[in-house]
Order: sequence, then structure tokens, then C-alpha cells
Amino acid sequence: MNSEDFAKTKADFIAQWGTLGSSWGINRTMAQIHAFLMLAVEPTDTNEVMQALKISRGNANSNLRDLVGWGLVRRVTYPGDRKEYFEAEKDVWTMFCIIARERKRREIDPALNLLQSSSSKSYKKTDPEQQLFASQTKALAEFVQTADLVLDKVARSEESKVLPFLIKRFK
Amino acid sequence: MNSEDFAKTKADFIAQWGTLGSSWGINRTMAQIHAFLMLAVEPTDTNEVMQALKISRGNANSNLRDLVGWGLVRRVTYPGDRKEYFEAEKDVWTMFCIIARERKRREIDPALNLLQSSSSKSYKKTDPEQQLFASQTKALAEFVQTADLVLDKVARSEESKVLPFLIKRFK
DNA sequence: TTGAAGTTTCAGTAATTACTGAAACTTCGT
DNA sequence: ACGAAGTTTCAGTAATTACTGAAACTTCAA
Repeated sequence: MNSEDFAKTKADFIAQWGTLGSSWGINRTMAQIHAFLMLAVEPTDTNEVMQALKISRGNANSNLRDLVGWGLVRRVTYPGDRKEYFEAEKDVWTMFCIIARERKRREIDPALNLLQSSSSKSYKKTDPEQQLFASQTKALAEFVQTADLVLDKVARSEESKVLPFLIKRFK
Repeated sequence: MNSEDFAKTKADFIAQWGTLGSSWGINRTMAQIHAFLMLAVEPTDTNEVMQALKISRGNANSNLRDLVGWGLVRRVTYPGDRKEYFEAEKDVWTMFCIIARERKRREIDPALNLLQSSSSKSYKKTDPEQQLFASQTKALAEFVQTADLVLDKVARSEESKVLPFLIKRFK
């Protein structure tokens, strides 16, 4: 593939990855920056990101900060150069673990809190509505807790210890 | 718990579940309606939903339709009664499977398409950038495909065959 | 075939979320 | 201590997404 076509392919991939990001509940720009950095051979500065994705400095800055916050991107500095560069985590399993942990923290833990606090109140056994509320929140709490534990354990394991095993068991 | 306090607890739970829904990429109203129906002893009509959640008919209608589309809610009719009632799937494992299938279809499959089509093009081996693009998209494609298969298999299994096993292996 | 009961649609509006760009701030070399 | 290089903040604005409510549509009984 000549480099002109390749540039197109790459830009297209990044754009589409951004769209996918949206449907994943991640903002478009953040997903695009992540894709861009994941495909960058060398650490890249804010200006390059802005240029490549045609976004403002503020936008680039805040999404880069978020990505660093997630742990998907690292700040890199070189001695004698004041600029900051950014570099994405490229290992797929590591990325998966980071994302799993973060989604767990942001999505599962708060749900589990709500479910556990709701299900641990005491309800009137003679009222079918309270009865249902109690049993339903309890069942959900237990399920989510289990899922949480499993996810947690998987995301802490080494790829080589988990994936072959899951594949064998579930493929 | 007296019924006044219970009403409050329940309303509060539904409201919070809605907020959680947002952070899960599901719209607030849809999550609230789902919670409301999941906690309803009997099938419930649109008017009741509108009243309970203080939302408009249009909003209730479209979110109920979406929930039916997901398979999380069923339409129920009684002979001799023109009204339609709605009833939520209450079994937690079944809910999980439905949601897993739907998220797979909406989030994973499109990503896999993009990754596979990108990684199957041919790239110039002498260009490090094309090299990286090829290897990165390939690694992602393989990982996502595996995750997809595992999730698919899990979501098709019976709870009793999967959960005890995962718990034992990962708890 | 009419109209009452019920459901769906959708144009207009509200609420939310994301982005811009310029100003404020920080850091470092001289 | 000053100013150039670089980074962050944030008020204002744009884009997206969700919601309302009334009109259009459907269904059924008389």
C-alpha cells in the first residue's frame, strides 16, 4: 500500500474507532486520540494530536488528561526538551485489564453499593410488593457481586493463564 | 417498613438506578422504566408508568418499545381488555444473557468488523508505521474475536453450568 | 360507520455533553 | 526578574441526545 492510501486508511480507521467509542459510552475524541496514539510509532506531542485530529488545544488537553487518568496513555519527557509527549499502552491484554478495572470502578461498584444497601433493609413479609423488592434487589446484588469478583480476578491475571483456559472451556 | 417509607425507598432506588443507567450508556428513562417494571408485582400499563416516573406519553412509549426490542420487557394483553400491559423479565441470569447479547451485537460486532477489515489489508513491511498498524489491528482483532466467542458461549449457557464453574475458578 | 379507547409519531424544545480559543498560569533558561 | 515555551483552565458556544404534547393513526364495539 502506498503511503497516500495508507494515510487514508489510517485516518479512516481512527474516525471509525471514534464512532465506535461513542456507542461504547466513551467520547468520540477520546477514542480517536487513543487510536491515534496506539498507532503512533513514537511518542507524540499535543500539537501533533491537534493537527492530526483537527481539534482544539483545550479538547486535546482534556482528553489526553483523561486517557492518562485511565492509564491508557503515559506522559513521556525527554531530557533537554520541555515538551511533553504522549505514548499509548499498546499491549492488548494490558489495555483490556485497564479498561475492565476502570469500568468496574465506574459502573459496577456504584451499582453494587445501591443494590446492597437496598437489599439489606428490612421489609414487611406480608406485603407482596416489599417482598418482591427485597428478593429482586437481593438476587441482583448477589449476581453483580459475583460478576464483579470474576471480572476482578480475570483482570488481575496474566493473559497466558486466563485466555487459553477460557478459550478451551468456552470456544 | 411501613408503606410510606417503602414507597420512598422504592422511588429512590428507581431514581438512582436511572442515574447508574446513564453511566452505563443507557438512557436514564429507559433504565428507570426497567427498574420500575422489574419491581412491579403485576403487568403495568403505559399510564401507570407515566405517572410513576412523571414522564410524557411519547417518552414512555418509545422507551417501552426499546425495552421490548431488547427483550427485557414483554407486552401482555388480557382477553376483553384493549389496553396493553408491560412486564419485565425478572430472572437475573436471563437478563444478563439478553444484555450481553445485545451489547455484543451493538458494540463488539461493529468493532470486530472494522478491525478485521483493517487488519486484512496488505501493508508495506518496510514502513514501520504500516507495520505497526498491521500488527496492532491484528492483535486487537484476535483479542476481540476471542472475547466475543467466550461471551457468546457464556450467554448461551445455563446459569447452573457456568456460574459455579467461574466462581470456583476465579473467586 | 361512527366514535371512544388506546397507541404511535414527530416537530419543536429542553437538557446534556463536548468543543473552542483565548487568557491565565507554570516552568525554566538567561 | 524577565520572557519565551509550554500547559491548563474555563466561559461561551456548538452538537448531540432526550423529552414533551398534541395530532394522526389504529382498533374495536355498537
